[in-house]
This record gives sequence, C-alpha cells and structure tokens, in this order.
Amino acid sequence: MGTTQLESVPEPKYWHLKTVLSDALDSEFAVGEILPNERELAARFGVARATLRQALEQLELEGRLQRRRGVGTTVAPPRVGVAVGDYTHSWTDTAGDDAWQSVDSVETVPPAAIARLLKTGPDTRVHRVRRTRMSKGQPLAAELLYVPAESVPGLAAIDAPSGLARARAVLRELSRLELEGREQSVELGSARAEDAKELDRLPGAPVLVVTTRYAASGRTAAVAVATYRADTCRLTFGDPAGEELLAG
Amino acid sequence: MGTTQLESVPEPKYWHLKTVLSDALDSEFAVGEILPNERELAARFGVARATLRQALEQLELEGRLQRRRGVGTTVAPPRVGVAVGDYTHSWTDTAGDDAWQSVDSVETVPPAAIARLLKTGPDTRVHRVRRTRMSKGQPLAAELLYVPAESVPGLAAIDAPSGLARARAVLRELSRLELEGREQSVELGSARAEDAKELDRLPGAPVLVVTTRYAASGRTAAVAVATYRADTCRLTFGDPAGEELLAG
DNA sequence: AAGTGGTCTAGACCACTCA
DNA sequence: GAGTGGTCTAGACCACTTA
Repeated sequence: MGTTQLESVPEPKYWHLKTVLSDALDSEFAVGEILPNERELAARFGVARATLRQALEQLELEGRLQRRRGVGTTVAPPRVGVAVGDYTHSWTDTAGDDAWQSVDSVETVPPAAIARLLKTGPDTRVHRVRRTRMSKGQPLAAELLYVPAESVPGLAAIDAPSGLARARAVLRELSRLELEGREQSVELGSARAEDAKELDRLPGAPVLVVTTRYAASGRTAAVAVATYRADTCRLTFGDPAGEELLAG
Repeated sequence: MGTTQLESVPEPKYWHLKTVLSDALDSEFAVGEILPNERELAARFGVARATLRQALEQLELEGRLQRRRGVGTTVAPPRVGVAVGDYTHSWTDTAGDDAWQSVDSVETVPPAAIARLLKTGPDTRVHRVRRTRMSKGQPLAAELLYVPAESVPGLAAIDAPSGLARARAVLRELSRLELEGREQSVELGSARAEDAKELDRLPGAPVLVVTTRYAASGRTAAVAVATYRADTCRLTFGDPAGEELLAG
C-alpha cells in the first residue's frame, strides 16, 4: 500500500495552537510584552475566541503568560523559585526581597481537617494567624497558621484579643518553642475568594497548597496551610545553596 | 434609604454552581458513584452545558471528581499521599503497593534546561531513563532521569544499547554512587502527549512537575524530572512516620 | 448502536482598567 | 468611553467506552 495515514491522530486545534503560540513566545516576544488581544488573535488563527482562550489558559497554567482583565495578555517572566522546605525558619516578620508579613489573628474553631492534624477536639478553639508572603512587591502566598492555646502558654491576657498586634504576639510566643521537625505536603487547589483577593488573582485560580505540620515536644505545635500562586511560583525544597542551579 | 444592595458582588454562575455541587458531593454521594451526565446536570441547574463544565473542571482540578470520556463523571477518592522528599532512596525497581518500574533508556542530547542543571555542554549526550511510579495498579507519575556518562563509569559496553535492559543497567550503576544530597522543586505544568498516555490522562492534564538534582562528589550526578498526576496526588516531604497524620 | 465526555463555533453581555 | 479579558448561551460534531 503506497498510502500513508497522515492524520491518524488529529490533535485538537487548541493543542496545536498552544504549541504554535509557545514557539512564537520563545522566538518573537520579550518578557513583559503585550500580545494582541484575544479577538485579534482568534481572527488571525481562524478559530473561535473560545478555542483560542483554551490555548491561552494552558499557557497561563504553565506560567508562560499572564492575563489581566481590562489590561491584556503579557509574556510572563520565568517562575520565581520560592524556598519552602527551609529549616532555618523564623516566625517573626521578615523584611527584604522575600518577606513574610503578619496580617491579623483571631480565635476560632478550625476546619475539621485541621482539627484532625492538630489532634484537638472537634470544637476546640485555636489561634488562627493570617500571613502574607511577598517578593518584589508581589504577593506569592497567603497562609493560615493554626496554633492551639497550649503551644503559646505565655500569651498574655493584656495582648490585643485580635488583629495585627495579636498576630505578632502569637508568633512571638510560638518562636519560643523548640521545634523537633515537620512534615509538609503539596497539592493542587483553586484559590478561595479570600485568598484570590490577597494573591491578586481571580477566584478559582490554580494554587499550590502547602500544608505543614510542626512538631514540638512530641505534639503537633501548629499547622500551616499556605496557598502559593501556581502561575508564578516554583516551590523549592532542600539546600538554599543549590537553588541557583535549579533556577537555571 | 430602606434599600439594601443584594448583589453588590454577584459571583459567577459556575462558581456558585461549584459550591452547590461540592456540598452535594459531601452529603449525597459516595466515592466512586457516577453523577448524572453533563447534559442532564446542565438542564437540572438551568445553565448551558459549557457553564456546567466550567464548574466540573474546577472540581476535577481539586481532586473531587474524575471524568472519563465515554464513561462518565465519578466521585473521586481522597488524594493519595505520595512520598517525594524521602532520603531513603532506592534506584532499582521496587515492588508492592508503591513501586517504581523502569521502562527503557536511550542515549540522547538533553533539553537545554536539563543540560544547564547537569552543567554539561549543550551537545553532550547523556543516558535518559524512563520510569513509571505505580500505586494500586494506577500510574502516579512518569519520570525522565538524565544521567551523564561520568556518573556511571562501570556501564559495560556489553549491556544492551537501549531498552529496558539498558535502563536497569544504568540504574544499577547509579546505585553505586554515594549521594551527598539533593535539591527538589515542585511546579505546576500540563502533561505532554507522551506523559499523558503513561498517566492515563488526556494531553494537557494538570500535573505536578518535581525536578530533583542529585549531588555526588561535588558534581551533579543526575537530574530527574517526574510528572505526577495533580488530580490524584498529594506530594509529601519529610518523615514518612508522620504521614498518617497528614493523610487525615 | 447508544451514551458519555471533549472540542468547536458564533455570537452576546459583563467587569474591569486606563487614558 | 474605549478596549481588555471573563462569563454565558445554544447549538453542532467528534472520540471514546461499553454493551
């Protein structure tokens, strides 16, 4: 048979479109450059706008593009390497290029999944501290830190009952603890409305959820749930010294 | 003014739909149960099918649902905790519930990003070993392991030049190395066509890409790029002993 | 062959940013 | 107010699984 099957596995249009756009990004566009708008691009490629958007969504998921409503679609910079599994840990606020900033603290009953990790009863109230991680003025992550009262026995009644001052007091007391170790897990999630706001994204945006269990004196001293922007972050574990290598 | 703004922040239909479905999954469905099909669900909620699909896509991203073409939409089991940052490491194939299986090996020029990590020249050929990680008969991850020739000096010329036998030979030699440490990073990606096939997903499915640099004798002995199914996997780092806790 | 999810179209309107 | 991306509709056809 002299015939050959040319299109035995016809790939979807949006998939082909994605590779075409990806190549164009490599060769014809610089970081930060604005792409033509979606209607224009769809017309240029001869597809419906919805199909084009499917390709753009994938590229955004891969961190190649950044889209902002009312503004346009720009070429994204390479993802930032963010140290997550770093044992040299400081609870109190940090400054500089990669900084944690306390937001506030309240006393509340944690979600069931958190209560299970903390091994507290289902209705036990704990401190919930909100923090934000910033880099170069951009928010990277929003964190909720759950701290049982037992972990911060020195917390004085005179400290503010909630708000930023309270958050700082809880973290100060927490830093007195001798940590024995911790376990972490990473999974994909979508940003809740509140997190999305802090992260400057739309609700439902893809995020990497890092759950950390801190152990001290044989107990779970605290549990942190940190929500990182999946489009801009590459989470790194291990020696910070080796990070330049992976940053490539 | 006796009037109050009821819909000052009207949330999108698909977002509201998602929370409604999510609640229904918690209360009315069991793991593995099949949902009504998309046309039926769309009609029931009075929305277009595309809108309903947007909600289902989010739930699938969060690991709540599993959709298979030609079959239907089922309620997904909780995500599997997969140890990734585990220092007690074995290169050779393992068996049992959580197992690595070698697939094949070829000699090739690595992608530029990998060559940079390996610090080899841009045209240096390396061994590329393919492996699959399985759990309970389901594929969890597809890995490409890049090994410079220097890391496996004992590799005999009599070994097969490629294929499964070669893969095993490379891993055997690699296991002779004394590892000094490693760095890892995790980021979101979308499955390439080949990975998608191995992972039993469609191309473009969301994956967690784990890049590991193995250090030995002050050099980079190997680089692994492992692609985990983001819908079914929760990656864990730290003491395996603590994993039951996080599994909750 | 019937039924499922996956792709694609050609429109419309909305929410947001910025000059 | 003009221009952007985000949401939504009501269809159509395709690829795949299962019986």
